[in-house]
Amino acid sequence: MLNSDLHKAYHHGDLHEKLLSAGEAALAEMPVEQVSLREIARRAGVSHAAPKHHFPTMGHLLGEIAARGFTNFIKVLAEAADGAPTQTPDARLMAMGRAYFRFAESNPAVYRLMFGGRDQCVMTPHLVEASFAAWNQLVDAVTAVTGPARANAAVLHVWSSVHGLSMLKLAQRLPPDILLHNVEEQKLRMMMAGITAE
Amino acid sequence: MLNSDLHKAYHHGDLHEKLLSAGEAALAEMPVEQVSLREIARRAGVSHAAPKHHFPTMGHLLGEIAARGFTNFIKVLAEAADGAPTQTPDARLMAMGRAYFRFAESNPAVYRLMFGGRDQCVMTPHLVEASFAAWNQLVDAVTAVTGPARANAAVLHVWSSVHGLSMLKLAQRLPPDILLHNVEEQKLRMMMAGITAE
DNA sequence: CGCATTAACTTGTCAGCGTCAAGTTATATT
DNA sequence: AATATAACTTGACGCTGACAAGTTAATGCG
Repeated sequence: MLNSDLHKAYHHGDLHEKLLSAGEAALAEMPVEQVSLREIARRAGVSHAAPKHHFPTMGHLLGEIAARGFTNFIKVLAEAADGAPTQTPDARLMAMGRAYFRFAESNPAVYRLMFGGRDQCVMTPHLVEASFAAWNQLVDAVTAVTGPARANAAVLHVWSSVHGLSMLKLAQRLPPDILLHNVEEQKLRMMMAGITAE
Repeated sequence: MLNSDLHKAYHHGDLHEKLLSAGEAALAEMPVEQVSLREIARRAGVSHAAPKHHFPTMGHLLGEIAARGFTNFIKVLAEAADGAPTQTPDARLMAMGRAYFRFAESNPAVYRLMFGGRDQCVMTPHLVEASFAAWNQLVDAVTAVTGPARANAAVLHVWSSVHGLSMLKLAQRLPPDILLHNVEEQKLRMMMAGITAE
């Protein structure tokens, strides 16, 4: 077997990578229903069937983009925690929450892909691994606040809380007048009350 | 102008209605990526272009199915509240929460449609109206618990909490071992702590 | 150094999709 | 009974994801 990194450079620089970034660009720039495998190939400057040699189906390509989304997501949240004004467990968790909202709002298409379930993505091992890594990151941050005994339930509460609000905002299911207030801060406060109560 | 109910019965019984129910059946029975306009027409026993006369695009048909989903959703939650063992505001809200989880789990495709945003559905006035009616129903139930002053923030907390957990479960983003516990009850307890604290 | 191997990519094709346009059928009005 | 019109069908267009077969070019071996 040869070095696979070199293999991918036979003709293009690295089409595998280029397809992923072209897909991310497409998702960021156009409505998701217009993002097709052929459109991504077009953006990468290759023929419509070229992706086949790097991803067996479009679902695999999207799954890989979602996995990269989780990896990036983990990095952003870690940086946010480290950048919290005071390095208490509560402040770090709040900072991660704010970063979470920001991530969802500025990467809506990838975010939906990450949490869209099996509909569009194929659940490759890489994707499963990346999504569980994100979960574990949150487990650590929450455990620091609640202690290990209540951690599991608290993580569930924290993640579903921030995820739920992010999705409702993306789906535009919140009455406009509600959005005039700082819904994210309200939500984070009530979330913290839920995990620290008694 | 003629009676529009009679109009719809010219050839079929009522194709408008039949398309909606055929679409609901398709969403319940097959993976969502296989549910096409032509598949729905097939199930309704008409040609592939017949739906055009009742819904300008597939997005409008799906939007109408989502709107019916909200109407049904409202009914289910109201019945759950009225069927709560004790008729206190807290017990009614908890019963609605449990019914919410049950609805999402037993109607996953329609539920995703309802909260999927503009991607698939066209936001017809009917859909907007139905989704805000669901919001208002929740406002009433939550106001009974918190009083009017904290109601807005509490509704946001409640809806995003139950919605977030429902979506995470549907998307299978929760580690399997977490699901061994009764996550819904845990979540509802912490949610209530969040809105009643202080 | 040169040839065979093989991976990377292209071209062509297929069925299926949503939508539009034109033609057909059957109801309802006059 | 004749006509207008809404409901539905048929056929077409460009697009999609996927597959098969052919072409190109870099690698490894002698």
